[in-house]
Amino acid sequence: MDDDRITRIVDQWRRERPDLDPRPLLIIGRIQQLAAVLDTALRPPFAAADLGNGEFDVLAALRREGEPYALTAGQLSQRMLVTTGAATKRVDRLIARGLVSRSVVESDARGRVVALTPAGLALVDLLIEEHLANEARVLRGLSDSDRAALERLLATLTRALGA
Amino acid sequence: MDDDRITRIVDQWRRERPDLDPRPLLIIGRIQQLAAVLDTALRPPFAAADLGNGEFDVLAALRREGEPYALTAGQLSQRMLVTTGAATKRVDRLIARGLVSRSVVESDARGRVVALTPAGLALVDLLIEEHLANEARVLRGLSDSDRAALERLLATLTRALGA
DNA sequence: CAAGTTTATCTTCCATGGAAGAGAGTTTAC
DNA sequence: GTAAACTCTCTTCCATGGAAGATAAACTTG
Repeated sequence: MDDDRITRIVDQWRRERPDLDPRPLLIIGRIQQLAAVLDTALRPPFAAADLGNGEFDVLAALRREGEPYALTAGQLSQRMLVTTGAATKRVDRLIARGLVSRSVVESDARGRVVALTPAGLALVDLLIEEHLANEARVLRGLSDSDRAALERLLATLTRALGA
Repeated sequence: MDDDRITRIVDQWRRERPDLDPRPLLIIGRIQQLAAVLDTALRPPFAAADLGNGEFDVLAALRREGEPYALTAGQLSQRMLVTTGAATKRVDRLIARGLVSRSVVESDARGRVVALTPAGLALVDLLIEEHLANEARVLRGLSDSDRAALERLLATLTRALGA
């Protein structure tokens, strides 16, 4: 039961480099592994809609912003933690699908504002529901108090990283 | 203090879709964000050695395996949670740097065994030390009991995901 | 022991994202 | 008012990884 991947890695390092303390891997290695596994586990609804995770990110960022469901490329890149170049490309793909539109900003001709189309709004409203249900299902394995404790600790770690 | 990125996202969803429960994001969103931030925060030592994170993964997997520091491409791909194609390409890059070697397996001519060269061994022994020190530094913001609690909760979640 | 199946690796093609710079527009300093 | 600096977005090039097939070698089965 304790021979999962990370535990094994820690044991190996203990044997090979007894001068080092590999315990940080029990937290950091697991966070990295969980992120990878969660990405895969939560992808199906997006894939079914022929969307990549990144494209859904755009739709969700616009949707939760509220009416008129519009953000600039720069704002999107901040919200999604990617470069503006990556944001532009995600938007390009969504435009090709008719899920968002791009138009010039009146006040500043450098700016382009990206907004959900009706089709994009309908799709994201559907997907977010399924997505949150899937996330909830993934967390079923934790008790309420475990969930609360984990929320707190992850928030603490986030703060400690200045993220 | 509670207006970090994830908290903001949760608040936005609560306003826009009060029919949904966005709390799973407080765990899952944070894990994903932490993984991204940690990747960046821990990269410098590898970048300084002109290695990508993936290439270090190969070196570390070989090193912690113990003598003779050798694994096949398939074994590497399992340990690194990537496809065998990705493993092959990582190995190709490391061979070009002279950090690993590849040779046919005696018992099975289909197999190629990848092994650390002396230069690779020296480099990984240096890097792992710095890497673990960096990971420990990142976790400084947590008390000992928080660390223990977080280890346990992440292990529980990992198990719940069958990962 | 030959034909088909399985295994292990590598190769090719494609998708995605970062880095850096180009292009267009706006602001600032004098 | 204009030239320089800055800002915002998009473009180009490159790096990386997945998916699926090609290749080669080993098994299995009759």
